[in-house]
Amino acid sequence: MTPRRLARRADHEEHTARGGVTINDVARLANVSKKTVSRVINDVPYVEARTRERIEAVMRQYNYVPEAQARGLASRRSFLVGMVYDNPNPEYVVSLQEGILDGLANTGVDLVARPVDQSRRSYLGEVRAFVTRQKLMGVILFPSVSEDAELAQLLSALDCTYVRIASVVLDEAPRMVVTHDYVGGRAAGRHLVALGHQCVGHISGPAHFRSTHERLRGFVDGLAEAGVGMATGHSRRGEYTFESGLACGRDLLSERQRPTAIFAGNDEMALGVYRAARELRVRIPEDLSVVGYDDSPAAARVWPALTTVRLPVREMGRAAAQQLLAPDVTPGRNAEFEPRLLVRGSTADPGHP
Amino acid sequence: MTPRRLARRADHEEHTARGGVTINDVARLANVSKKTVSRVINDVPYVEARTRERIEAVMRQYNYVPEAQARGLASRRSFLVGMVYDNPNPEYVVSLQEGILDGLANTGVDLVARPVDQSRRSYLGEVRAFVTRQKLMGVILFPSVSEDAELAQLLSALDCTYVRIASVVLDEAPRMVVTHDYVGGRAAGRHLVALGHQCVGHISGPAHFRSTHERLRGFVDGLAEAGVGMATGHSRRGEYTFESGLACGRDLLSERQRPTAIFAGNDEMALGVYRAARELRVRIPEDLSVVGYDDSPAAARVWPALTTVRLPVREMGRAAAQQLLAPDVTPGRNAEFEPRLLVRGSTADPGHP
DNA sequence: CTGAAAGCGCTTACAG
DNA sequence: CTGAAAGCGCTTACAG
Repeated sequence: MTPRRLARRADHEEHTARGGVTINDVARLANVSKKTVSRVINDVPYVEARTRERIEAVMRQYNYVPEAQARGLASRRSFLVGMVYDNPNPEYVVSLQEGILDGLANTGVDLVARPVDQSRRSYLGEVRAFVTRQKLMGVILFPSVSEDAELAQLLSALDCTYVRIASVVLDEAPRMVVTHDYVGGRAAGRHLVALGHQCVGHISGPAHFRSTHERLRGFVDGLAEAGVGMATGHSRRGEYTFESGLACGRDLLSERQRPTAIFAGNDEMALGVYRAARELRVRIPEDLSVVGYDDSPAAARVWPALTTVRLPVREMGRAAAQQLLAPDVTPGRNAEFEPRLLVRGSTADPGHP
Repeated sequence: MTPRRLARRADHEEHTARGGVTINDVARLANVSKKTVSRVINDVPYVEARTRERIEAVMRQYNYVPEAQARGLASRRSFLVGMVYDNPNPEYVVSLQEGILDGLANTGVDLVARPVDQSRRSYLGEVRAFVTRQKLMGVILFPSVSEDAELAQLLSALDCTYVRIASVVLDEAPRMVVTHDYVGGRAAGRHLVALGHQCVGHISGPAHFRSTHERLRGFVDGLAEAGVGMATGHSRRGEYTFESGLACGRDLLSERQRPTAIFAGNDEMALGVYRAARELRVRIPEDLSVVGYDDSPAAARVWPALTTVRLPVREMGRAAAQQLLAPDVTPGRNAEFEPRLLVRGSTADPGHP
């Protein structure tokens, strides 16, 4: 390292450590008032090009980064967005999180994570404290907290913008990202009847998820279009967990009239059905077709690969973030996402000997 | 709703919306100076019990929550911790995240998520901007960014506390959470030789992960204790992905001297081996034993259930957070975590006919 | 045990 | 196109 580089480095570090460069330093070094520096920070027009360049050069040279806390305090806002979730599916959470961060990229806004437990009665108070404490500029609600009307009301009262990600429209357009699980369920139903299945079963999620009902409703309609109905006793309530899928799968496969196909409300439960089928020596897809929902990584890794319904989760996250930052675009239109059926090896026609 | 309750509600909302109650309001209402309120907020002793109670009552009544931005600006710190990660495993990320939040619970400190891409040359600059902008009180580094010495150096220069989660000791004790992957690898090796395997294969992770080397080193030592060596050509470099596990699995199972057992560097790759075995009509565990690493959810769902090595990931996250908040505990001792071998259905003795 | 003054690093009106 | 003054909601020294 040459002496010059060493000197540079020392100079540089002196300003980065311990508090670092402030707007006052930049103003002094660029020979302007701090108000003008502020204009450059905030991309306000009407700063002479040469002045702007001079200021930007100083900022770059000293690695100046305006402090979010100070900006926020002065302007009565913040540069923080929150994600509030109680979703048990890690892949879903991470994908959504990544999508949100995509949407937040290069905006200087960062993302604060807040898992909650809706069953605790203090949960609304906790969210309130969280939002107030960090003065969040907005919050993105994942299913199923996104479906809580009380929470939405609280956020409105706190004057905190929010976007709800849910399977049905629950709010005004700028506050919604809709996933249309009905469509996904219907696609599953259509697929199975198209293969020729007449005797089908379903394992649903917990009752307090909207997606549970949407997926089932779509599925039933998809079957009905072809004149197929679901026998009473061929519908089971699961919990979106592997274990519940296993238990319900055992149940369904032990019925006197065994279904030739099962649509599980999510992939976790579908894999439970796989296990049940193996126990009972029921072959997939020869004796039983299985359809899941979510396209989790495991869906592609099991054998046979699971036919499932995919949601563009990451894109949904990005849309939610963009809507939060600019809620004023195209009023009246929701950010809508249609799921897509991925046909893989777990479904086949029932005529299979 | 009675008139009185309505009045309460209106009063209450007037103060929560639009900026809400400030320290000045509380001071006025409790008839003290704001400095005294500040003492209560910060749990400073030597406030008369009755004064304290009066202040706390007012705070509760008006839902007062001190603003992190203002506190941070005044005290030159912040109430934000960052997690910087480039780990491709969603379950790992979410579990660690949850653990960190466990450790942060009720401290008034929140967690900001920052995924990065080490391969981008701007990545250090991005982290610098992130840390400076939000004036983070500390940062938790996940593997493999945790292994980047340059990053650690940058954070030191920025005067930003950090904790590195890694499979080997890379830093002073208060800055480390160590997972001892060597021990996990050794357990896998011991298990296989104990079953009687003599001809074993290994699929490693990418070279730039420390865990890759630690797991392999431990595995080789575990075998060596029983006098078993790994044949040249029985070790493959994977990428911690399903596809690489599949490719390497095909390779290994096509060797003239086929291994009777394979230790994959993680579960994803182990599932790739499952697929390869199925293609080649190699039965697990009759013809081939497989051991993974991580205990991902899928490991318990596949058939046969995968023998794997589990790390207490959530506890690790909690430890990291606690160390960040109170680095001054028991100097000289690392937060250390030992992995545990979970024996399931994918391993058996090689004598199986 | 309690308080008055100054200041954290910015932005907001308001001028010019 | 640019700037001087005041203030955001707290805490930090410093007194008493």
